[in-house]
Amino acid sequence: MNNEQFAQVFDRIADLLEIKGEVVFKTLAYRKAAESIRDLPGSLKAFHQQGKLMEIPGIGKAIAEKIEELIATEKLGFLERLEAEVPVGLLEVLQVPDVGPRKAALFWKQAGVTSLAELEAAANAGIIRTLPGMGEKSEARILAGIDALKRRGHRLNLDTARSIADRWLDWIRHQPGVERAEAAGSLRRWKTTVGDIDIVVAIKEPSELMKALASHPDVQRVLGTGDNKTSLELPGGINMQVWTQPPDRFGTLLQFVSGSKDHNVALRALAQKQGLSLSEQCITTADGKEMLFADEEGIYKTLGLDFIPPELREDRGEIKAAEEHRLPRLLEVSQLTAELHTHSTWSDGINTIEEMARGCLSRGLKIYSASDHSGGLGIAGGLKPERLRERKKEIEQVQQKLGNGITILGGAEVEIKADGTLDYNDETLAWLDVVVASLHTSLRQPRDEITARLVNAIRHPHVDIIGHASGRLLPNREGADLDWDIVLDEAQKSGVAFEINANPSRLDIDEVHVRQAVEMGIPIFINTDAHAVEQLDLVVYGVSVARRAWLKPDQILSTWEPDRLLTWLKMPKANRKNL
DNA sequence: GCCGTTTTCGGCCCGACTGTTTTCAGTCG
Repeated sequence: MNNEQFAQVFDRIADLLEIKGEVVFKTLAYRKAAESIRDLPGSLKAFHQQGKLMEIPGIGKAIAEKIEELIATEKLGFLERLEAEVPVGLLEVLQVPDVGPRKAALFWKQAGVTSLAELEAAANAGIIRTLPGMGEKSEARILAGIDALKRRGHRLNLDTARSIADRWLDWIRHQPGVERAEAAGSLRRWKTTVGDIDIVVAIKEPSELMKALASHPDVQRVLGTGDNKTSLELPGGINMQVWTQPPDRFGTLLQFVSGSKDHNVALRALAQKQGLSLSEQCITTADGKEMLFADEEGIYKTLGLDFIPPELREDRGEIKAAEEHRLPRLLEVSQLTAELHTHSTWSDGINTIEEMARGCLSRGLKIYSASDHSGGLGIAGGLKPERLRERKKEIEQVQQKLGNGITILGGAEVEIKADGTLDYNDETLAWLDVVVASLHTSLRQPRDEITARLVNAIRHPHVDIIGHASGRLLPNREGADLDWDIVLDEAQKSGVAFEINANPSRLDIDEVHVRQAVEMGIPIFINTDAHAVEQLDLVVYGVSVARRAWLKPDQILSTWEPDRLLTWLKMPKANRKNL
């Protein structure tokens, strides 16, 4: 079992306990444990081996014992008993909007509903409306909810969510009375994928705006609307919430809707300790006075905290760090100096080396590597070794033309073949300035096999960087089933670097593994994998991964001064560990 | 079930919105 699978077990327990009617704080404890496991820097099994389970936040004696049982037997008696007690089909019933554990239990106990299909049948038969607390509207809402569930697409990639949000922000900002409008929620925290789109608006009188939103041609249906919040369904089953407060309360609203939920809970608990109450409207003092905030900064200051950037608001220790003035100064795009993984017209890119180099130069970069595909990847127009030599001549010409402002390197993205060998021979690999080794095919190999395959590349003396290591494609295709304990251990020994692939459909390696790698002293680059000049701007998404992983600029080699980085690239891999 | 410079027992965020109610429960973020 990997961390995600452990986490799913505890989320499942929480869901079942909720339906069963267990006290909410117990279910919260299981959810908190699941979240902690997902964020863990290292495998849960490794923590167990080191006897450190109870050091993980949210894991105490009871949950630690359950983890031990799972590791020993791959089973959990507690969960099995729970599944015998509560129909597991009710878990999908919980997915219906506006159906939570209490209603699910009601449908089960009073109408015999044990699955989504049975709920739909019961609603269609008019049975649901007869239950206590239910009525015709509730029944219709449930049918609409089941319908929405079927329509509902997957989560959105960050760039998709951003472009949708930007279009709406542009429209909202032009509506009468709107003073400010911003995207909030997981989009503002730069979470890897986004579920719903959240927009916050500063406006004194919101009713006209709410009406205008409801009648906007791109709104498929209105899911709910009030004075301060409206919930809309957009084409493709995407949900959008628009929240409003008067301008002098915009700060608390933006803070609240930005989340995360866990961050807000922790922040409000901190406020409580200080005799204050924090809400989306204001901070209320013990004697009932309201403190208003037009901006977020004052909220954190009032609570005795340094300002916490949205990317860090996940309740992973950021509040304590802000209290103690030891939040990291996070990486900015402007601090990057190098781009080592791009493609040109020599393989499947659409811009020439000169165009790409000029694109890098105009973005303030000092080192650019054309890292075209190796020969084996036929679909991407990979280069045979002799073509690499021809490309080198062009690189030299462009270098001469552009002068000293930028150093152009001749690299390659080399395929790690299904048997673990590389696509170029050692002589060619040694000759290249930068070697990025990547998996593209046979990603569904069993864990042992694909791990060994990647380890081969990691150990290879001429491989500088492992490209998009997991091979995941967001939002749907999972990455390879790698054994990360082995992968990172081998990387640490070999001196190889990992990239954060900045393409929003990759963001690979992810923030959890980035943090773990950096703690182990493994070098990290941010690369765009750009196949066109404008894709160089995707780097902002890679930067967001580094920011969410709490990295400081110097921990990313892509920020290094050119001389230092070129020295690093030229020295034998085994020696780099000492730099 | 977890946790502790207000607690080893008694807490565990706060408000909007909806639908069903005659004042509130459930859900959501």
